[in-house]
Amino acid sequence: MKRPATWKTIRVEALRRVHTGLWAPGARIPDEAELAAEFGCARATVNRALRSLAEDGLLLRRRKGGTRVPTTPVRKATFDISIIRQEVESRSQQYGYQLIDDRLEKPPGDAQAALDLPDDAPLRHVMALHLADDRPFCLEDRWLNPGLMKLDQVRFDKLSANEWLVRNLAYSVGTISFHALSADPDTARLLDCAEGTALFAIERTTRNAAAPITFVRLTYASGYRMQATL
Amino acid sequence: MKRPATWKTIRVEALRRVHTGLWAPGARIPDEAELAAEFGCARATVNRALRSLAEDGLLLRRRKGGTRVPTTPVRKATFDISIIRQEVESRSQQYGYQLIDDRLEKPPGDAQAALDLPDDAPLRHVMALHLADDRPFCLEDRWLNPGLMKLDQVRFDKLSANEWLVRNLAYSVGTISFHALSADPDTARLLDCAEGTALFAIERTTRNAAAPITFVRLTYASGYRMQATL
DNA sequence: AAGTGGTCTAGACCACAAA
DNA sequence: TTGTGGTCTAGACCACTTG
Repeated sequence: MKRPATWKTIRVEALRRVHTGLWAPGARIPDEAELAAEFGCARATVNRALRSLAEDGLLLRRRKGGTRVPTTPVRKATFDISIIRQEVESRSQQYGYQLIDDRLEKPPGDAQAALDLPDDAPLRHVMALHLADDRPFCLEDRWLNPGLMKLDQVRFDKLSANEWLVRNLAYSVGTISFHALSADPDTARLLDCAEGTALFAIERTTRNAAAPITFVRLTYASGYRMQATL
Repeated sequence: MKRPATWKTIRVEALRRVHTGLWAPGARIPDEAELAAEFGCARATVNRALRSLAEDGLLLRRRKGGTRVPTTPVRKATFDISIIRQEVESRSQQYGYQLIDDRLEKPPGDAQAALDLPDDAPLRHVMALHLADDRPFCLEDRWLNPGLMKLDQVRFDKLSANEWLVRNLAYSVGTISFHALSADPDTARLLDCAEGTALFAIERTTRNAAAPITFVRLTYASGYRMQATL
């Protein structure tokens, strides 16, 4: 056993025992008090280590039930959601932005459903293109609830709605999903690819505590890969 | 102020102050000792709350630098990686499995590169179809390093490689990425869609401490959406 | 050099879910 | 009922990083 029993070393050691099968899938592992005695540390330190593993889906903990190694672990993968400009710049590419369209109009069914707006009031519809090294990178197709946050007065010709919203409406709740779609003629033209090309898209709905704020579909240029970490 | 200052209530209150702008983006917030005094709790409790927010990307903490509200927060989204059978069953659908092909052959360039295998040794290639309510759900295209784990002796005709590996090689490291692809003739036939349909795919490479184990591409049937939580 | 978060301790009480 | 994890405390020392 290592001398300084920090919670990280305990985490590593616990993970090793799971890897090697010393703690078998489905089996219950010693409780915190026992492990604290074994490692010669406070129970809180063991707690920190095991809680960390449980947060990653590598252990299952229940009061009175003890801590177990899951038979079919559900790993958590995480990925960062940053501003598109940052995403481009982190690839060491030159970022560019181009506003395509910005008008009030009635939303299509999916946007209206996502925002959960009852009547058919017109919404602000912003289309914009994000560029990387002067090539199309991502098409932003956004619907905004104009009644909120003076959202009808902000101009998006220089600063993207993506960036403005992240800066001003961060820390709001919402949903996010990913899917593949086939490039329609307009999308193909804007993203400089053939019609029907398979494209990766992210849809996000953002809500305030009270009301829906915005629904956006980000369609990435052909070949885009989203990387996540386990 | 609430009476019982648990770390969760402090987390909520801190988030409220960020939301309302009381703690402005870029600004430094009071240090742990001050907040502990304000909330009438131990510093460790404040630490727990702020650390939790920092893990979600909603605060930035640095020793000596203090805790700040990020100007451009990088939110973390997480999603669960479970066995495909579980994914189907969690949708209240009937799971089915069908082995398509299983043979030794030389891998194509992408699989070989992903597994980082030097020579052109043949790998075990397993193709299988996962079904939901008797309809194609996901196509599993997997390359296995047969030298490891007696991987050349396991049969995948009843139990999917996906499930076997999760059960037996869980807790290994690797990479994961998502992209869109266009259905080639074989894929279209197996997934029961038109050739050229845009499909959502996940690629995962799994390594042991020492050696690469498996590379898999999971291609989902048309219309699939992957949901994540913020 | 000094301030701030990171961590550990030893003890305590509580909440939840098995038995 | 009882055992287990969940959390809080008051204090202490340490590590990093900024000024």
